Amino acid sequence: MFFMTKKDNRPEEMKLPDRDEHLIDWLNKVLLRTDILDYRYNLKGCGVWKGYGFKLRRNIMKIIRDLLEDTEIPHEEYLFPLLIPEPQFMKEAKHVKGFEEEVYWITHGGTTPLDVKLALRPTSETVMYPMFSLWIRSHQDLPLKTYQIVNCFRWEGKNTRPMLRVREITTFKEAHTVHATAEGAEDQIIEALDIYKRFFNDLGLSYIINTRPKWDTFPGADYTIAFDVLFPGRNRALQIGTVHNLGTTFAKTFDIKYENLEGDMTYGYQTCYGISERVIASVIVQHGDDQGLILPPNIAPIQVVVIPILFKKADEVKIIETCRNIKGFLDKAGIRAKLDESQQSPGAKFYHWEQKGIPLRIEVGPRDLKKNQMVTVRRDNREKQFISLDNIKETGDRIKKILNDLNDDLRKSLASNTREAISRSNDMDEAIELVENDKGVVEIPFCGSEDCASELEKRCDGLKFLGIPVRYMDFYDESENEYGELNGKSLANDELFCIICSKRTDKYWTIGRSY
RNA sequence: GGGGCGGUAGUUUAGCUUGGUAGAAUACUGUGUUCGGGUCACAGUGGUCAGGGGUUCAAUUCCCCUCUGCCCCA
Repeated sequence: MFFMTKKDNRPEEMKLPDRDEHLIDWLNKVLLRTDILDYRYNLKGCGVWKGYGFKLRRNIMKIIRDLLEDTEIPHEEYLFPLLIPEPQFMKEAKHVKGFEEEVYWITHGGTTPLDVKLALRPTSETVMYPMFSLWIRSHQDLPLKTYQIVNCFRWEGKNTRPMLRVREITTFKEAHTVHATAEGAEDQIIEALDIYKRFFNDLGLSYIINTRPKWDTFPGADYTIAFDVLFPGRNRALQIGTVHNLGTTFAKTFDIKYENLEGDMTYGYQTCYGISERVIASVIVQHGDDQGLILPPNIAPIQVVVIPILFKKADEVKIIETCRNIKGFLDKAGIRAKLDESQQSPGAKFYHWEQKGIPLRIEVGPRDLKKNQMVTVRRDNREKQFISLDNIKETGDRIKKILNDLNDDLRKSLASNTREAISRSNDMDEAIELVENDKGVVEIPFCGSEDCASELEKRCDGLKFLGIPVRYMDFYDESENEYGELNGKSLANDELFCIICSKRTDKYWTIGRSY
């Protein structure tokens, strides 16, 4: 082959750090170099979405918008204020307690101190629910299903990370619903989980789902179910989505009542669920490699880049013309394509567009011109195909097929990576060793008490209880169970004893380190 | 929250110990030459040395504070 991979002799400073070894460093450099996010703004925990990144963000948000609005009873997009008057924010005690240390306060208007301090929303329960109270009068107003995509602010401690732990969350999708009954809210939880599963599946992400321990539940919620991805290398968990059943706690605080069929005034049952730009970071980190980004075609701002290989002046015009034709029919076929006519050498262009994660590259050179063909090269595995240009319709279909295959392959490889990072252990020392050696998350028999949990957390730095795997939920469909047997230890084992206090239990819990 | 290390051109960095008008590579611009994996040559643009204060005749260099980034520990 005349262009197999050569030895990588690029200058050191052009290379990226090893993704798995230096994850944060890798992420920082990739974000900056590929024009996704510039984190050099002179304020801790804040960054700038650039054009390319914003397109990626928009493509990803399109998926979640469509999912939310395609449900049987659609979610409607709303837009609520950013500011919360202090008394309104302070109303729900549990909620306040969970957030009071990370709220930004506005204390002045110009030079005048404000009579009523204003909070910048850390999340919007206390913004939305007083309004819900006005809107909900009767059972006919229910269910109310809303969402908004906004920024929100949390005064994080000193360990901020671009896109992973920020002070301005720029992309906070929060859905809030109200239902007539507890069952209605339960059903909504199931729908929310389903929406998020589809969403993360569409992004090719591989994740685990756990009901968070009581002590790690969203402030004010009855329970919280969380999605985590496992990052490569050190196999740490990152929470990328949460679903909360709020019961009637907030309804009581904010007086969200409706008149039911019997004519009684009754509190509404509420749920809320959210995701943030951590999802985008996860896509970048989980799919990327040491060359840079690998973007799944369904969300890539540019799906195909066309690169002319120019040799002799004589062919130059024809080659460019052919490339423009290709770009033209890709446009017509609905494929997001880019033709790179810049003066750089082809090799330089290859590296540039690979780093930006373009899923597929098309090359046309003098040799291809003679055969009326083009060369395609996949970003993820560099697989090449020679595709005839004789039948444009057919060519477009083949490109679409390659892009679809690429999407599927990305998902499969990730799923198997995640599966390898989950193990099951009935022995405390073994479980700790697995976590300490960054082998991933471990499922252990556990009684559920907070005392036992802190006992174990003390014995292993950074160890966290991620919660009870979703398969223990009532609605869980056994056919979805990919993790039936791990390390030869099956779920069917009903003789389980908490590995800390030896009390009898019937559940495995997930433990691991997290970001 | 505690500790450690850093911030010099868009980027990666040399210089700082021992104070004396800032140097490179890369990127960018131009010309020519190349072009199937970061071509090569020459020329050019680009720096309030993170910000503020102190010591000094003189501070990128020494001291203090702030901002900001990374790592380790809670």
